[in-house]
Amino acid sequence: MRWSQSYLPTLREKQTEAELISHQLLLRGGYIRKLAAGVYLYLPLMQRVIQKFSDIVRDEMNKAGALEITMSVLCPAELWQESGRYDTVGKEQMRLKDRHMHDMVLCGTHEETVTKLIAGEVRSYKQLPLNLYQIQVKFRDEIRPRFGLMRGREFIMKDAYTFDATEESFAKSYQGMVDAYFNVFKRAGLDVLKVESDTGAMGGKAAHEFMLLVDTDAGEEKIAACTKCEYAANVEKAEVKDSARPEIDTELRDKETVDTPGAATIEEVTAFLKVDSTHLAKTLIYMADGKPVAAMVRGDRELNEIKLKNAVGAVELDMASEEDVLKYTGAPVGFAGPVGLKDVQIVVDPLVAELRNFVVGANENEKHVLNVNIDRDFRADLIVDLSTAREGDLCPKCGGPLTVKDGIEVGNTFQLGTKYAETLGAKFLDTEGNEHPCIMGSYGIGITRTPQAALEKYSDDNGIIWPKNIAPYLVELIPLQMGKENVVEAAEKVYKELQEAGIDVLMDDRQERAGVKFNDADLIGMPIRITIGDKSLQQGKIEMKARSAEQVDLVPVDGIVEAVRALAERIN
RNA sequence: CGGGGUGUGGCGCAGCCUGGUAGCGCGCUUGCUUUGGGAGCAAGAAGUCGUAGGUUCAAAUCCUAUCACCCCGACCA
Repeated sequence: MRWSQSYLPTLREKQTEAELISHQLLLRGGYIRKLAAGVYLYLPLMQRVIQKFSDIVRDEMNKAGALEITMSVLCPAELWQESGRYDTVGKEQMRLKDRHMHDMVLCGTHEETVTKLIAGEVRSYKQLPLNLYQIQVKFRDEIRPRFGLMRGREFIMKDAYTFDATEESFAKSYQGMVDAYFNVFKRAGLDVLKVESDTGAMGGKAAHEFMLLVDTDAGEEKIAACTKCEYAANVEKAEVKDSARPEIDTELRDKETVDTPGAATIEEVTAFLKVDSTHLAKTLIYMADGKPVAAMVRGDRELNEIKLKNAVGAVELDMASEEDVLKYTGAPVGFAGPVGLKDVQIVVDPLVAELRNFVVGANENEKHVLNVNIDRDFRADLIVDLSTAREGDLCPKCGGPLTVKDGIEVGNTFQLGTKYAETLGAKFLDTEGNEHPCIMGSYGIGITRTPQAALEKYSDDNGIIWPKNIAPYLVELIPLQMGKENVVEAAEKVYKELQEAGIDVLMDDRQERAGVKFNDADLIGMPIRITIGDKSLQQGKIEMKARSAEQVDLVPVDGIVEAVRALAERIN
């Protein structure tokens, strides 16, 4: 492609709307433009990146035995009502009415659609296993779209769905997809970590996320990873085993209510009572589908709302309002405790359950209770892990110390079990003639998110440094003096040779000064830069440089194709 | 949805407090010079100040409403 004939609107100045480097670079490099919050247009360079990454994904999916199809984005609301997700997914779903005032949705995922398809067609175990995928636009009405392509309301995703007859068969299908995912990300130049995750609104049995570890603000996910073994999990999922257990008293002391004037927060209470935060339990009041829940975690721990939500089986979980706290505890926010609580479900973290003689709120303004003990002073309706994993916790697998890292979720895999197959009727007959629901899996890769995520890792002060397999072009060719015939001639020759050799090349044939071309080349980030200038051309040489390297090689004009191939071999 | 902020040529911004119908840098067009890391000079084109209403002789500037966008939080398939 010739620059003069393409549409590459690079920008010199910083774009204030972009916080992340990756977002900034995509805007400045002329890759994307914003139409509305979380809605982007993909310009020619971005289109090529999407194409390259999609090709890799498609290739690996096909190798894994998946079949490409395209399902409709538009979907009647009835289907989602049938699966029960019309209510649970709620506000994240783009909804509209057609001219007949029928409720429709714009799909953010396709479990319903694909299961409906199968339900109508698959009758026998002989038709299984089945693996279907598509690469397509998705809609999600995010509360707060941000970070460019990282969290958009419209984006492109590869989604795949497997249907199996037996657990053994499903395990094979699932593993096949996991393997394919590692291949995809590796080919895109990305090291990813597979972590255990919560199943969220997808439901199902187990799930994994594929994380690109970053040390920037772009990491929206926190990952707890063991330093000794392979264990890694999203902190929303990671089971907590605490390393800093407080000393446990052997005998139970008498409970005592004390005044704690002005002390409502953990810091204030521990300072006032001169106790360690590990000897105190905080009681947080939540409303789970309209019913009050008191969640107790140790004073030094953070409550994990996802764990609480799962524990009580709630669809909607919100922190209780000040009025509700007053209504159910009889005290303002800051003094809730389990003792004497009525009509409120009490859920207790195991780290609290093992404490003795601890401090809790008294359900009275500016009062706390000392020496409280579970069972003697209050009953727990449920004892379940509620804490968010943190640095220094112990690995649930091997007991080694955990570290917490930031990651960007670029892919996920869900073991759905038979949930959708049952509600939507995807059933088959086995060899005995008995009917069973299909065992399903669903698998996503963010096609537009992943390349931007890659830029969080691959850039420098001057711009983008694309991994070679997802770069729009492998080579950018820069003729320096467009006014000199020998330069233009040599450039045309090299351009033609590279193209004939099947190498993607972008030639900056603009009538611009060297500085402009070099700066733009660094900004848009093609892996290899070839410079053709009058000086070196006098000796029959042209310059070749990897975007990621400082070093410039002088190579003969004639051997350029081989030189490019050799260099491409050496870079990521 | 709660809190904070911003809307002024294509991009980045000043002007607003102390009303008098718009300015700077980059980019764009033309010409001359320059030509290996974002050139110089000269001449140009382009905005009615997010939108609507109000106050006033007069509104980018003051008031009200509304829309959009950004940031923090909650949410996240």
